Amino acid sequence: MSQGIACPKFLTDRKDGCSLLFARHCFPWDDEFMSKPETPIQKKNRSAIMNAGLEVFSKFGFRGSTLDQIALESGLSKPNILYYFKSKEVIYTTLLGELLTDWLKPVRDIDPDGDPIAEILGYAAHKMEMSQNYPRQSRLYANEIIQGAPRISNVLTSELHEVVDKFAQLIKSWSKKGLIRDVDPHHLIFSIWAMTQHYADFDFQVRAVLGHDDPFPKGEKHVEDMLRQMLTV
Amino acid sequence: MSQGIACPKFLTDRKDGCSLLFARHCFPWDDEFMSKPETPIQKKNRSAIMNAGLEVFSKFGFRGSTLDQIALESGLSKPNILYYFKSKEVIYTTLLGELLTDWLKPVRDIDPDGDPIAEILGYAAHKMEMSQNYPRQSRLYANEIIQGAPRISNVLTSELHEVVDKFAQLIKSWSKKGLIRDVDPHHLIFSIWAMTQHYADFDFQVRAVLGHDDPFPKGEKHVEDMLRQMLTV
DNA sequence: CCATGTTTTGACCAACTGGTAAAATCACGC
DNA sequence: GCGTGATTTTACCAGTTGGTCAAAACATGG
Repeated sequence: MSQGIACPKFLTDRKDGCSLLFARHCFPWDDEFMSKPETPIQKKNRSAIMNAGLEVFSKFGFRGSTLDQIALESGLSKPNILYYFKSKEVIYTTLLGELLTDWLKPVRDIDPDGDPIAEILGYAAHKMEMSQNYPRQSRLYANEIIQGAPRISNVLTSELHEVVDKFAQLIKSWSKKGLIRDVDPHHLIFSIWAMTQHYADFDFQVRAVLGHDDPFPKGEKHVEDMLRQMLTV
Repeated sequence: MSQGIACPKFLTDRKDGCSLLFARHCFPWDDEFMSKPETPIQKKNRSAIMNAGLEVFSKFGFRGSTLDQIALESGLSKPNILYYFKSKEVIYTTLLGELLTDWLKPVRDIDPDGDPIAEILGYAAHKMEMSQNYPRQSRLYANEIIQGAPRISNVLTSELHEVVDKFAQLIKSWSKKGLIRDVDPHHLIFSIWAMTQHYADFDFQVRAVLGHDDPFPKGEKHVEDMLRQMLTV
C-alpha cells in the first residue's frame, strides 16, 4: 500500500503545469517545501476521512457524493473535514492516487523469467484477492472509468498504457516461444481485469444471482480454470 | 426493444404495494386506466429526453446527474422535461426498465436444443454487439449495480436469478452429457458478462491502453476464442 | 496555571438542486 | 380566424451543495 501523503510521480505532470491529483497541499501549513510530521490525531482523522470517502465515492462517484455524506460516515463535521483536506476534489484525487499505485504494482511485479502460466495465473489470483478484500477500491476505479476517467486519463494513456504494453510484449514473447497458446495479449489482459474486477464491481448482482452461495472460492477456481484452458498449449 | 410506456410485469411488484419502476404515470392525464395515444411531438420529445437521460445517467449515475444536464442535453427546458416525465426518478427508472427487458431477452432466447457451444458463443457475441452498439446502456446498468442496485434489487433476486438459474441448469446438463467441458455454470455466465460488458463499461480505459487500435474486431475474436477453449471437451 | 499552537465548531454564503404554478404560446380541426 | 387543448416558458421556491470564517475548545510543554 502506498504511504500517506507521498505523491506518485506519474500524477504530477499535466499540460497546465499543475498536477490535478495532489494539486493542492492538504494542510494550511503544507507549503511547497516544508511539511511537519503527522501527529497521531491527524493520522487518525485523515484515515477516517479516507475511509469514509472511499465508502461514499465508491458508491456514488464524485458528482453523486457529498461532503455531508462523508462527514456523517467519518464522524467528523464538514468544516473539520475541510480542515484536513482542502476540498472534496482533493479527498477524491488522493484516494485515486493511492489506488493507482496499488493497481499498477502487481503488473510491474510480474517476473519475465518465471513460469508463464504461473505468473499470469498468479496475477489473476492477486487481482481476485483485491476484489475480495478491497471491493470499494475497485468500484471507485470503475466509477471513474465509466465517467470517462476525467481525472486520470493522462495516467491511463501514459503510465498504464506503458506498463500494459510491456506486459503484453512479455506475453507475446512467451507464446512465440511456445510456452503458452497464441493469444491476443492485450485482450487477454482485459479479460483478466474484467473477470476479476467483476466480483467487486458487480458484487451485488453476483450475490443476488447466487443466493446464499459465497462467490469467492468457486469464482477463483473458475477464473483460474478459464485462464489455464486458454493458455495451456 | 421494449415499446414505450408498457411496464414489464416484473417491475411492478414491491413489498410496499407500489411499484418503484413506473411508479407514477408519465403524463398528467395518464390515469390508471386510460391513456391517449402518443402524438408525434410527444414521441419526439419523450425520446429526446430518454436519449439525454441515458447520456447523463450512464455517466454520473442517478445521484450525480441533474435535470439541468438532461435539459441541456435534450434541448428542452427543465419544466418542459417535467411535463413529460413526472420526476427525475421516473426518467431514470423508465430507462432502467427498458434496459432490463433488453438485457434479459437474449438469455431467455437460448435454445436448449441447439448446439451448446454455438448457443453460448452466440449469446456472448450478442452481448459483445450490445457493448459495441449500446455502451451507454451497459454503463447505466453498471452504475446501478455498483451503487447496490437500490432500484432493481428485487428484479435481480427474482427475475434475473430465475432466468440465470435456468441457463445454468442447461449448461450443467450439457456438460453432464459431455457436450461441453465440466464448468461452473454460474461463474461461466459471470465471466461472459464480465468480459463482454468490460468493452462498454471500461471503453475509455480499453481505448487508452490500445491507442489507436480499435477494440472490437479483435476483442470479439478473443472472447470467442477464450470461451471455445473453455468449453471444448 | 499559562501561553501557544492545534483542532473543532457554529453561523453563514452563494450557487445549484428538484420541482411547482400559472401564464403564455402554439397547433390544429372546425 | 377561432376555440380548445397541447406545449412551452417565466418566475419562483425550499432544500441542498461545497466552501469560508472567526470564534471557541482543546492539548501540551513550560
